[in-house]
Amino acid sequence: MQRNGSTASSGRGGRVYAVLQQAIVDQALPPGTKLPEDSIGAQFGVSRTIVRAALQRLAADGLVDMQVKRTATVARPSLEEARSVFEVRRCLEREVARLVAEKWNDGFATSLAAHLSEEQQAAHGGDSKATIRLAAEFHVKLAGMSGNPLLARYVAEVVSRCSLILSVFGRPHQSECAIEEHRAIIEALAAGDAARAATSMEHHVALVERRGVGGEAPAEPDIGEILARYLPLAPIASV
Amino acid sequence: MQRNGSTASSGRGGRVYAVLQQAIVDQALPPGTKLPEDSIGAQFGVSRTIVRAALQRLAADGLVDMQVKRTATVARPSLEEARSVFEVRRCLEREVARLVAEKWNDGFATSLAAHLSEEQQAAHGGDSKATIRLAAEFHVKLAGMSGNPLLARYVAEVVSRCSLILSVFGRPHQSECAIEEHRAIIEALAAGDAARAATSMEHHVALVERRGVGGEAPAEPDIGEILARYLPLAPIASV
DNA sequence: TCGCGCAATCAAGTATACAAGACTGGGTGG
DNA sequence: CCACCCAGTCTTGTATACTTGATTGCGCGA
Repeated sequence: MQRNGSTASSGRGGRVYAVLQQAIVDQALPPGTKLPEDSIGAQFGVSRTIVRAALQRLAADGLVDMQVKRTATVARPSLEEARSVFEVRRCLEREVARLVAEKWNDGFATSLAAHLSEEQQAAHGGDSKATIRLAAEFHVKLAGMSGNPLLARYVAEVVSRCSLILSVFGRPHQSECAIEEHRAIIEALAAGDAARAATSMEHHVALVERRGVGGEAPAEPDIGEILARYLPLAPIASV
Repeated sequence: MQRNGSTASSGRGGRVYAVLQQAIVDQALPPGTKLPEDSIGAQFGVSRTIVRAALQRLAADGLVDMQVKRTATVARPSLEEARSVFEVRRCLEREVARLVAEKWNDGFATSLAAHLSEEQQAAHGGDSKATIRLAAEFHVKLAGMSGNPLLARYVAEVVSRCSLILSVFGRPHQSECAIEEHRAIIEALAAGDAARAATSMEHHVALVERRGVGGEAPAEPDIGEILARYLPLAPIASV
């Protein structure tokens, strides 16, 4: 590794960035959530300067919306954006599969096997938060194995955005049945079959997209529908 | 287009960013050039705050090196980095070719034809600066036609980095014989032959890489060798 | 004469102050 | 009764002050 690359640049700003990013992809901060600079700064014990830089990086990553003179918010990807992201992701991860198959070695095998078993454990334990996180990490880890730092950075970015997208468009509690697909990819890689690995990967990403964005209606901030579900319960409730 | 996307975000900062980026890819600011925040700010009539944001964006783009407590400099890509960038670029532009072939229409045809003739004019007129710039713009324009804003952003980024790379590793005065290759790509696209367009594009990018990075020795900041060429002229010269 | 350490200078990291544009609520007119 | 407008408040955009870490040039010792 050379230079600082994609990870947290200067100490404190990097910390704020990392925490916010994790919170967003974990859906702890749902799309549309306001991200005021000073309150975040107070939370972390830093000034707005730091928070601002972090928000700008997140905006560059597509995780945050920033408009002039407007409070930054967690991004709410449109359906169109979602398709763009998946299209690029498919292309990038296909390349990752090709490259990793070429470079395959025992270290990769053990690392991925360990990861897979973690995934299974989380899925078995019903820890959906961890399951989602591990699924994303699988792809990031694989991209790191490509030996191409730029490719890895792009994959990390699109994977993050996909998490956000799924939080907008995905069915709420759908189980991540992706583990078997991950296993298939690993098997193809282990067999040194770059073509099959690429195909498996492409298939997997396509399935993730279908599960997430599917033929589903936009599920846009359809205020009427959403409120209708709450009205019977709280006709004129607070907030 | 939605949101602000990749272009200059807030007015002034965007201006600084755009100018610096252009200067870097035009090689007006060669790799290693120091970019002190306050003198740049003075130049543009803005404070360090603005310049800093612009430098951070450029650093995220890989055009600028920023290390803690050290003056930012124009990035000096390593040979390894260069290969990474071209690898990703090949993959992305292949996808661009596929997509543009699918969406091909007369507007694209006339726009690209016009661009090609501009390129020829510049090459004919011996304006190598313009030739290089137009060659880069060709790829960015094509990526924009893919209809995928994220893909377009990534392509713009790798193309910028390639310009920088060529300024480090490329032979100085080599003519950009890429115009014929551009024509071949356009022809394949116009024929609606996505596969051939993708192949042409891949071939073209490979050739650009070979011309730029080639089998060439790293041309690293090999101080000994570089100084040896100067010593006979100025044994203990100033600087 | 050359190398090393120290001190002065410079630039980046961060906080904060100030100005200006958005949001909110209430009041007024239709 | 509703809609619109206005003022107060809040939050961002930018500049700047201050602190701390790096850089460089000079003087001292070998």
